[in-house]
Amino acid sequence: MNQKLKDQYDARARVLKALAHPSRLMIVDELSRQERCVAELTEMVGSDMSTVSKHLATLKNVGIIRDEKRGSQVYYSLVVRCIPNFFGCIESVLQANARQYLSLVELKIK
Amino acid sequence: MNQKLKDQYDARARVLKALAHPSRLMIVDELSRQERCVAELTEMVGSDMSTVSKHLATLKNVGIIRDEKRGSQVYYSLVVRCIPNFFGCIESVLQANARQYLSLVELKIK
DNA sequence: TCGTCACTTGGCGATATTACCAAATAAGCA
DNA sequence: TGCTTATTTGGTAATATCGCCAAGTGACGA
Repeated sequence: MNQKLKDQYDARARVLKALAHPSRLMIVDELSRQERCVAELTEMVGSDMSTVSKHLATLKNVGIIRDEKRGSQVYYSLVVRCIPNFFGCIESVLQANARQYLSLVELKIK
Repeated sequence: MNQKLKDQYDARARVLKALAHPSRLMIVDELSRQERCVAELTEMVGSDMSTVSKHLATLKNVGIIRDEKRGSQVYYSLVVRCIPNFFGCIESVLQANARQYLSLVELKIK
């Protein structure tokens, strides 16, 4: 098995893993609209600030977002602008699932 | 916090989580080219067949792939054709990271 | 019907993720 | 310099994921 290819899948998986959490998706979504400091994101997400800070570190580690210190606050912004385009595709997965589920329910009713 | 919105992020995260594993990415990539039975995918991934079977179940559970039994074999195929488009975007993340890393190295050399 | 092949499921140990609290750091102000 | 605010980091318990082996299921040919 080609090691170079394996490394590439590892690298991709690391990026997807960083995205694969509801709070982090919420953060990315918000940052796609405007930059935000940690306090604002914490308020939005509704977890402890330390938890949100760790989510932000996770996203920053894979290069999806970046931070900029201004005074005592740290502002985060989205670097990779194409990420939100994912969601359309994911939505189509979810809708397909919903349709399938509905048709199963229909079958049971009949 | 809007519960409906939270549910939506949960649902999206479930789909991304299903994708976020090197072996599963390899499988999706392969299935984007052609349908494959479990034995073929097992050979390609290089893990135990039971492991691959569980990866396939994970992908099937979120509706990304589907299975079709033919005789004693089970063929899997990609349902959501837009998934491979993700990779272009992810690649851009990785390349941006690589550039950043290189420039850091350059700075250290100087 | 028995055995085999292709696959899935159960179980389990090893490892990773997550969230919280508490403590550390860093900046700005009194 | 000491205090407060904003954020990160360390520690830890609860939970989830992963991969293997062993056992179960289902189709098919002998």
